[in-house]
Formats: sequence, C-alpha cells, structure tokens
Amino acid sequence: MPEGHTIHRAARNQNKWFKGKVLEMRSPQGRFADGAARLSGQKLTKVEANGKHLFYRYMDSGDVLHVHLGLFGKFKIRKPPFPEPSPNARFIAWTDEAQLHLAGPTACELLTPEGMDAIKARLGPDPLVAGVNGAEQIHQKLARRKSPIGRALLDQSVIAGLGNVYRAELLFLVGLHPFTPANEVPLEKISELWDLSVTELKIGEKSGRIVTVDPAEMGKPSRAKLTRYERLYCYKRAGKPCRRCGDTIVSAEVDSRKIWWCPTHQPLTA
DNA sequence: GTGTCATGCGTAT
DNA sequence: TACGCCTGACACG
Repeated sequence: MPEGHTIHRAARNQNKWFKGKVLEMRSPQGRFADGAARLSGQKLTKVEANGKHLFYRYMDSGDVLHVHLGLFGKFKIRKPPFPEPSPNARFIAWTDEAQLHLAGPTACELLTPEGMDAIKARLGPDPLVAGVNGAEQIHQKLARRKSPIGRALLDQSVIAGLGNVYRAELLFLVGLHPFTPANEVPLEKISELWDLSVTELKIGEKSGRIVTVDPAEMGKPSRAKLTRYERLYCYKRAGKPCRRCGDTIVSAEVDSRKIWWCPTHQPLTA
C-alpha cells in the first residue's frame, strides 16, 4: 500500500536492520541479476526516502540502488530461518539477522549519485522530510495552473508522497472541492493543506496505515480501535453518508483516477 | 476458480 | 488519452 508514509516507514525499518551492514544480494526472478551481483558484499551506508522513492546509498563505491514500489511493489523483512524466497522476488538482500525481500516494484535500478539527484530535483516538497515547510513552494508552483487542485496533489513535482487516498482525505479535511482551479487556492489554504499533510502522513508512517478519521467522531477511544471501514472520510465511500454531515459522498474521475468528496464540506464555490 | 480492480507512473499516441 | 508494467485482495458465482 505505497503512498509516502509506507515508503518512509520502510526506510526507517530497513535502516534499523541493515544500515551499516554488509548485505549479500541476489535476484531470484533474474531481472535484477546484474545489479544484485554488483551490490552483493557491499556495505549499505543508509536508506533514504524521498516522496515515494527509496535510495540505498553505498558510499564506499558510490552506487545507489533506486526502488519505486509503484502500485504493486512490496517489501518483506524476514527473520531466520529464512523461508524460500518467492520466485518472483526482484531481489533478496540479507545479513545473518534479517532478510529483505522485494517483489513487484515499478523501479529497481542502479544509479549514480547524480542520477539520484536528478530524481530528487524533480520532486516537490515531502511532508515527511523533517524541517521543511513546503507551503510557499507549492503555492508558487500552482500560481499558473488552472487545472484542478485534485490533479495537482497527485503531481509529485508539486508535493511528493501523496497518493490517491491522501488526496481525497486531505481535500475533505481542508474543505476544498477537487475541481477547484489550483491557482485559485489561496496561500492560507495551501498552508493548511501542507500542515495537515505533515500531520496525517506522520500518523500513517507511525501506524502503517492511512487513518484520517478522528476516532472521537466515531465514538472510539483511539485510532487503533477504528475498523477498516471507519478509517477514512471519503476514499471509496461513494453513495455513503458523510461522517460529519450525512450528505452523500460523490465521486468522479480525474485523469482516470477516481476521487471522492462531500458536496457539503467541499463546495465548488468556496 | 475467475474476473476485476487498485494506495503509481512512464511512454507512446 | 491509452496502454503497459507488475502483484494481491476481494467480489462473485
């Protein structure tokens, strides 16, 4: 389930197990055989997350492993005794203590540091990178865009790390209709959106799932007590009542991705 | 068991 | 705008 929170969580977890360690590596599926052969036996300096991208730094050689999970990619961390890797594993990498198992990524490639910088350069601010305030930057990028804010939020060069779930939920939380022209969203609203992104993605990174609903509104004591059907306000809730006002959640397609909103909380003419 | 859809994105048209 | 890539979950029968 890869939006930015998943990627940062993966980096944190993988650093815990593999940072500073010499990793053996191979590609059961074969599509990363050359890369695995090159990296195998190298010491992994650290894992960095930026938006939905992961960069594995090998400072001794300068090699960078770039992974993007896309829609289907998944990591597993396994403890010994290691089970047989699935034949479709793009790579497995391991020490004596743990094994990292990757399947189904959109990107798994070797880069130079320059190649990594080029990818980072085209990403907008990432709410999960500490110490960044992206509001001004985002506002400037949107200044000349008449296209809908609902499209802009999935553009990784505007803001890095949001996916379709956070898009719908954040727009609900700030009360913006997804079809609002991006350049008509005032800086204060962008600021609100940015701050909420930080808050919500942090919650997602900690818990490992996207939970935007305030548990008190559902009469629950904590986020952890919410059922899978109670965690979101809008995403995939077409035809259901808004949790706050009871109006019917509606949906539409933007660039062949679905989006959901509450007509009352997110009027087009705000 | 089969079919559809999905938290993504690059490339071709 | 459409398609291809890649996998797993779930609805349906």
